[in-house]
Amino acid sequence: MAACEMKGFLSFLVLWLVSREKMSGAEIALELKKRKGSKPSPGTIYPVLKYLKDKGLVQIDSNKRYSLTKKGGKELDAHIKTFFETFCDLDEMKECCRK
Amino acid sequence: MAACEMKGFLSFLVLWLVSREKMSGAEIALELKKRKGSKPSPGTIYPVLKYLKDKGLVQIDSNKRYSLTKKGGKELDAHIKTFFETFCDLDEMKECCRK
DNA sequence: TTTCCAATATCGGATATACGATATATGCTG
DNA sequence: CAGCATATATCGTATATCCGATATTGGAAA
Repeated sequence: MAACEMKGFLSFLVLWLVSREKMSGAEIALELKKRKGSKPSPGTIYPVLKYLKDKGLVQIDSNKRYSLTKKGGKELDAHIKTFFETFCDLDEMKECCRK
Repeated sequence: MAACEMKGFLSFLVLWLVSREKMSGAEIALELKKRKGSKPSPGTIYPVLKYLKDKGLVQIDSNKRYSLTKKGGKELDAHIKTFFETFCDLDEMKECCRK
């Protein structure tokens, strides 16, 4: 238990990425690889996209590119707010990182 | 599945809090309540502390106050690094939050 | 010392999250 | 069109994460 793998932010990250520009599933996976180092498997990324779509947070166009819906925008805003409240001392954390 | 509850950063946060000052389990729980809004239950916080202690990342003094070990410091540094790489555009995110 | 309350600890189980394997669709190239 | 590679999708499962309920401990106050 409690292996400190820092799971749990995939949906949040996907919402964030898609809010910035339309992206396909493959593009999202690539961007996540850039950031986290490991590329999420298809079995990881597509279920998340389906979940977000079913929940009405993202929409998919004819080219299979995902973008944020209005509802998704509100949800993302709320998540970002929580995120920055939870990590309210990011500056200090970043400072610590440079040592 | 994939309910976007943003779980998974509890161990990380605990390491971070404890790295700044010695804290008891109760104090840690209180600080988490301040940040996240909800107070983690005893069944949440103490197993995490035990796990971190068993793994040699934190130590506990005679007053049951936790602090970071040397090993824990290295682990925390690595996590912080990963964290900032994953969320490499925090400025933009924060900006978005203010709108 | 005894009582009481809060902090600490532990256990079982519920849910979230992610992955591997596999199947299907899509589009490109010959 | 046929063949192939890649993207997409789905299913079952493994693990991480967390919580509720329930002990247990430890210290303060009567």
